[in-house]
Amino acid sequence: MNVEDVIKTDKEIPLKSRTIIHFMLVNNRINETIAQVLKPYDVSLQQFNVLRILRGQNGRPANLSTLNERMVTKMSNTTRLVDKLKSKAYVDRITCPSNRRKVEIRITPKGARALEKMDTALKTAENDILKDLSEKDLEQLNRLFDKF
Amino acid sequence: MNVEDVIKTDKEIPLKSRTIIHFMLVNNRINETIAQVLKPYDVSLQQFNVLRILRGQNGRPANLSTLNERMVTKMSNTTRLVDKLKSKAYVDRITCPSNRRKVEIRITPKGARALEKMDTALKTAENDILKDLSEKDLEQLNRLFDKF
DNA sequence: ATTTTACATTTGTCTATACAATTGTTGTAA
DNA sequence: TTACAACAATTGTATAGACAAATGTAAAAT
Repeated sequence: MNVEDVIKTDKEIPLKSRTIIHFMLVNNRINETIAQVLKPYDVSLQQFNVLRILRGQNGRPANLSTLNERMVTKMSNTTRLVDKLKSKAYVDRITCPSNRRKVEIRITPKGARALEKMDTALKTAENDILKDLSEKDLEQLNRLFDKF
Repeated sequence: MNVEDVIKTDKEIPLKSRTIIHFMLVNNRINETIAQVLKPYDVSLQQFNVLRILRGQNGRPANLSTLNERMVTKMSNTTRLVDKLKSKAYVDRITCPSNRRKVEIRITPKGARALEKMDTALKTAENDILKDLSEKDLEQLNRLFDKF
């Protein structure tokens, strides 16, 4: 992926700017690929993410603020995100008995089954996106990302 | 930025997955920072991007498909993006005389002046985002991004 | 006990984006 | 010349997300 080709410019881009633009181009590619593989399951990346967090709870319920805390991309509106999952019967939501301000959200068996398939799909996407990167490349990338 | 801390998990994440998640976390940080510095000018990153492309035209007009081609993030709706810029008087739009299917879009002097200030703001954002990365780091990153 | 403050979620509103269908224009082939 | 295909942009519709305000509940202060 050559930056200058993609954005069709012939002039030299300063290294810092080039890095940011390059980053965004890669981001587009990642998003497109992941959106594509999740499409058959009719969930967005964010929704998938919430399902994964709920599974990680091992039966324990999560409330909205916990979800928000753990999401890769903090959302301003987790309520409606959970709504979507509920409408697909992938999650349950009840108000917390001990503190009625909170809600208890749990993944349903149906959600868990769907999630397993999504996992496979995502693994495929990851492999595709990263197919030209060696283990060493990946470690280097993670090391560099730590500096952000 | 430690991935495990941010998404609050204690279990080990496979390297590939970790890389993608790490990438997304960095992406959030970049987007937030850039959105922040552009906010005073009331333009989105996409709108800023269009203004830059128009400036790169050096007076020559651009039509919608050209813009679309050169944008970092291809959008499904460039018409409405240009609408927003027009409503701020940052661009002009006329139908192309030689081919009335096309439109000619130009940056206005007002747009050019605003853009100069935005440039400075973006430079600040870039410096902030990349403050802990050396020149060598940046080159390494660009090299790795080429593998995507 | 009553008021105030803080907490947790929900709702409203506006903007952004994806995707499909439509409109208007030009070029081309019968 | 007329029909048809291709092109360029616009519009419609549905969903996602940012941000602020509102609601309902619990805890703390007086």
